[in-house]
Amino acid sequence: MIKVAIKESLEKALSGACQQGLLGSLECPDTAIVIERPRSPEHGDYACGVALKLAGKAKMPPLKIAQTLATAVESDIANFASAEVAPPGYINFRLQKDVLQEALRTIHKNGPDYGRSSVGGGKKVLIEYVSANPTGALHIGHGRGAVFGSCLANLMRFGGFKVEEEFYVNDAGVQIAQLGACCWSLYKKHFGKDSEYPTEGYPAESLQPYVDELIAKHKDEFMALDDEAGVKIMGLTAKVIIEDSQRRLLERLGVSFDRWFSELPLHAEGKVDNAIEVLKKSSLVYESEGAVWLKAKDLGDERDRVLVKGDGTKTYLAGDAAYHLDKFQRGYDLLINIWGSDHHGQVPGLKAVIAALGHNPEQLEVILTQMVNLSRDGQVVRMSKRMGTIIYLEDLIDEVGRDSVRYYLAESSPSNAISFDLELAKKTSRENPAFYIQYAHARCCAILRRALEPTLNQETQKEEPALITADEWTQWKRSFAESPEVFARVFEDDPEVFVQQKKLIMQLALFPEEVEESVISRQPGRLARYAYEVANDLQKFYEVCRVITDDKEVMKARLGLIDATKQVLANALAVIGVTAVERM
RNA sequence: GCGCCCGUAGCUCAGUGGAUAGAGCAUCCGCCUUCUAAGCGGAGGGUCGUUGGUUCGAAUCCAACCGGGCGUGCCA
Repeated sequence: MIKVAIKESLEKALSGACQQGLLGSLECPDTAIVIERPRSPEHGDYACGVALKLAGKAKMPPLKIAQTLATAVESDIANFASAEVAPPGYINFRLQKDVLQEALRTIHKNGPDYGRSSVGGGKKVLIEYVSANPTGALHIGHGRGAVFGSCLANLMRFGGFKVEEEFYVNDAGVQIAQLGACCWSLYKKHFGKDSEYPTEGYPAESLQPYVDELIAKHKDEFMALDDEAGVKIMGLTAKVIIEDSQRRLLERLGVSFDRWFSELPLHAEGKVDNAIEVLKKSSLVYESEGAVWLKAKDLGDERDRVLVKGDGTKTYLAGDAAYHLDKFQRGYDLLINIWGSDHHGQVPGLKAVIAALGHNPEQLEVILTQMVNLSRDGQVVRMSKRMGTIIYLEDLIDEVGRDSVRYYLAESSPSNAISFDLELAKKTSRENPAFYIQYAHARCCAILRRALEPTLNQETQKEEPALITADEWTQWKRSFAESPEVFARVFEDDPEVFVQQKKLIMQLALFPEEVEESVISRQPGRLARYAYEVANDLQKFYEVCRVITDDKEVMKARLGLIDATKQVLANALAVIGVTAVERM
């Protein structure tokens, strides 16, 4: 990567200059070198402001430091870039033309693997997300977690991590008992037996579809049971049905898990008790008022937390302790939990329990996803369970389609509340970025088809041979791989065209850097926005330069650029899980 | 009250302590005999919530305050 090469070269120059005493009072370089991309083209392709940072410590004018570094670095990078100094003390780097050819060659060579990185170092990561209670349908908030989690998993896999995805099913607590009670009531009612619906329960309308499914499957076979057994079997049976419908819905969104991890066995197999025993040995646990407490306050939480309630039942935290102990025992290097931001209060408690269990809480990263507000043509759609205006994920996918849902939920940073406009997400125009990126990809495909496939002449109704045969094309690609020189034919003398070409190629060349930065900052949304930039640069190039021309060699070179653009768009879209469509 | 997150163009959002704070939409003005105009170009639009501080330099770091969201159970 060019950026890395520049950075390393500068680091070398910096420590060399220090040793030679060229930097005044500065003896060792303790300032991190940041390479940035200047906004204005007159500042080159890359820039570094490290001389400005060093000026104070070195007690030297920044321009002089920049000059020293630039001179030292020049010969090192001479084969791909030039360095120049600009006031107040920047070092600007300008890439040579053949770097652009080299970038395209790399794209062609690596294809679907272009951009793949090894920053993850093969570390094993478990990403746990969605983990919705199996007591009802998924709504748009779950959708955001699902899309973000699945994008992060794709991204980290692409970035060299070994990733597993897991859905934790809270099927052990009171909510299952409550689900059972509600369903039991509806079940009995269906077979003509009067029954009071639990007052504290889930809304009957939301459960009715599942009970209907349950009845279709099991008929009246449970009617002989007494209430206690009935509630129990209803809880278990309804849970399976609901979990199944959640699974099918998530699959429609392109979200699938390596494992659906059930809480129930943790209790049944004594793993929760075991975790509590381990905690008790740590002397970070005490009994008070008939309950067992964790000294969470000593471990960074705002107060202590109950593990075992006065009635002997375990809290959510106790189950989580066992679950996370299990995760650690499975040998992951890193755990990532994606939670709705309404659970942020639980983070310190979980970190505390992990520390008390003798593990490093820093191995757990909790990423919180903020709310999704819906709007329609700019008008806010209020979401409320009580008013029945809650938007279910299924309805959303039905209305705007899987790709738009994924794009919009992936695009933004999870820490920001977002607003999802239903009408915008359906539009097939520039306004809708999800569409715009797909359109760009389809346009690349259309151009390639036009050149490489036989066409039907509209006037004569006769098939005309492809402008370039398949053989010619593979041969060109091969010669390009061996010597990027053949690509030089793409470059235009017309400065207006060249500017757009260079912009597009530079953008494509940045993809690996973009991937790494996204991986490190855990922000797959950056790649969604990056894809949009690529689409935009493609459109601008398309406007000023025809790909299909009479000069075959020029045409092939330009097709090479279109092919590379298509590849980069496809690779970025693959990470965010949006389909790269070939025709529109 | 306390804790966490967020305040950037009319709207939706970018913005890793650095050069003139950026996109898209919306508004106005241009551009179709040409590979998809489902598009492109141009213009206007900003006290980066406020006030202090650190720094050669702050939208970015720190503090206080003002707004909005969420949380603050022996609920999950």
